Amino acid sequence: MAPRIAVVPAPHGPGGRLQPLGEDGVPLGPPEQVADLAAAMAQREAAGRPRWVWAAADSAYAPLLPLRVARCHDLRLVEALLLGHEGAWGEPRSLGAAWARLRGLPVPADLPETGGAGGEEQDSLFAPDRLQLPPGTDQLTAVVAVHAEQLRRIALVEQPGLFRLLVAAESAGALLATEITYDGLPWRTDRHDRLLTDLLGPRPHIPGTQPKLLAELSVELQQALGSRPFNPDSHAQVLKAFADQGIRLSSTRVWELREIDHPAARLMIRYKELSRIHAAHGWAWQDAWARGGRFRPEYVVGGVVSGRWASRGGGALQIPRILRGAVVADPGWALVVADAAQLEPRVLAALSGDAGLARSAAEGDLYDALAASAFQGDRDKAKLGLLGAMYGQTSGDIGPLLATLRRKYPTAMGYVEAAARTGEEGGIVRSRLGRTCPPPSADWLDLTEAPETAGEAGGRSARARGRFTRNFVIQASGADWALALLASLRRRLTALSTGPDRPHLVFFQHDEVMVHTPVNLADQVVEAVAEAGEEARRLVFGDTPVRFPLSTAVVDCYADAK
DNA sequence: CGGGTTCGCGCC
DNA sequence: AAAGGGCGCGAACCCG
Repeated sequence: MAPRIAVVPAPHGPGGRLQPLGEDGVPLGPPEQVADLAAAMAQREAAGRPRWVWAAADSAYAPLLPLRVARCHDLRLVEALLLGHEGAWGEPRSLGAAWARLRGLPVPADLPETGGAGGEEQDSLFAPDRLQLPPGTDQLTAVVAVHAEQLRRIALVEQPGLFRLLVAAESAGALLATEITYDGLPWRTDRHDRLLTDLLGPRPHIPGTQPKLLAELSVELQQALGSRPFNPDSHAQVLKAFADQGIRLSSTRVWELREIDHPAARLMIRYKELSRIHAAHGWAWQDAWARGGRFRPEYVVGGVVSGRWASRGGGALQIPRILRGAVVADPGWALVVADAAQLEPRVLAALSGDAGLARSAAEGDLYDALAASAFQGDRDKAKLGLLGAMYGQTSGDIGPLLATLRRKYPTAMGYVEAAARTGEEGGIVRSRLGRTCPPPSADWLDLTEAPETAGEAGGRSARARGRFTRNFVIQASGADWALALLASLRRRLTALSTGPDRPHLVFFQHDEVMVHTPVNLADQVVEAVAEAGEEARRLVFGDTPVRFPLSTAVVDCYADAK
C-alpha cells in the first residue's frame, strides 16, 4: 500500500487517474486510469488511509463528496505556506504557477476567487483550467513533480518537523472546510422567521420594502429631531439632522450616539441595530444562504494571513448572537459546542515560556489567576492589560497596567515587544509552526529610512506594522493550535462512527467548534473534544505547563451554549 | 450603469 | 487623541 497517492479527476465525468508515491514523492508505479474515481479512492482509503496528493481540495475533493478521506496534501495551500516562509509572499500559488516556477516557464497570475453565491456555475470552479496549467501539460505529471519539489523545500525550512505538522494541519483544514460546506450548519428557517418578525415585524410582501417596525422607527426618529424625512442609513443626512438640533457628531457610530442625552440618539441606536439585522441576516439572507434547513457558506482555509479561516458569502464567521436561536440540532441529534477559553493569552504564555504567566495559565480562569498575583484581584484590569499588551494598545488608562505586567511577567512582555520591534524595523515573524507574516509593503510606507528621518507618517506606519507583528505571533500560533485541534477532532469523530449517522463538524470559528451528533454519541464527542485539545497542545507547544481548556456544552440550540 | 471606496457594524 | 490585532458585508457615496 502506497503511503501517498497522487490524484487527478477527469475534466468531465466520474473518472480520474491515480499514481502511487513513496514518502519522498517518487512514483512507485505507473499512473492508473479509473472509471469511478470516488469508488477507487474509497477502496484504497479502506485499505490503508493514504495521504492523497492533489492540486486543491475544491477541484479534487469537493466533487467527490460524500466520499470521506482521512488525509491529504493540498498543493495550493502548501505552496502558499512555503512561498511565505521563503520570502516570496504574494507569488501565485496555483498548480500551474508552481509547475511554471519548477520548469522555468512564465508564471501565470492566480485567477480571482469567485464566490459560490448560492451554488450556480460551480462547474467552472472545478474546471481544470482554473489550475492555470499551460495547455497540453499533463496534470498528473505536474501534481507529482510539484509535490516532490514541495517535500524537498519543506526539508529546508527553519524547523521542518513543526512545518510538516503545519502542512498536515492546513491540508486537514481543507478537507474539513469542504465537508462543512457540504454538510451545512443546521438552520431552522421557522425560528429565524420568528426572531425576525419579533424584532422587525412581519416579512414585507414586497421584497425590498422596509419591515413595519423599522419604518415606524424611522418616522419616530424624524419626529424626535423635528426634521423633514431623511434616510437614516445615510451618514451625511443623519449628521445634518442632528446638527440642525444643535447636536454635533463627528460620526454616526453607536458609541458616540450613546454619549448624547437626547431621545433621538436612543432611537437612532435602535434603528441601527434593527436595520443591520435586516440587511445582513434578514429574509434576503435567508433566501440566499439558508435554504433547505442548512446554512452552507464557503470557507477559505488560510484566508487570513495569520492562518485563520475566512469565509465567502453569507458572513459565516459573523453569525450575530441574537440569531443563534435558529441553529437547532435535528430530531434525535445534539450540538456539541466547544470553545477554547482565553486562547490567545495562553498562547502567549506557552510561546514565551514566561514561568509566572504559565502558572496563571496552568489551570482555571487565567485572568482570575493573573488578577490574584498582580492586580489585587481586579480581573477587569488583568484582562484589559493583557489584551492591550497583545494588541499593542497605547491609549486609555492602561499605561500603569502595562507597567505592572512588565514588572511581573518580563519574559512574556519581552516576547511581544521583541515581535513588535522586529515589525517596526521591517522584519518578518513566524508562528509557532512556521507560518510567516507578509513583509512590509506599500501599506506601511517606506520603513527602510531611519525612524528619525522617516517623518511622522513613517513613524506612525512603522508602529502600525509593529502592532501587526506583535499580534501576528500570537494570533497565528493560536490558529496553529486551532488547526491541530480540528485535525485531531476530525480523526477522533471518524473513529466514533463512519455510518450515515456519524458525528460531524458543522462550524469552526477561530477558537470555537461545533459538532452535530446523534444524541447517544454526544458524551463521546465531548470526550473527543477534550482529547483533541490536549493533543493539539502537545503537538504544537510540546512540553509546557500551560493548559488550553475547552468549555463544552451539549445543547439542542446554539443559543443555549453560553 | 458598474466598479471602487468609505463607513460602520457583526464576529473572534 | 475613542490612535488595539484580524476579518466580511451592505448601504451610501463617488467616479468614469
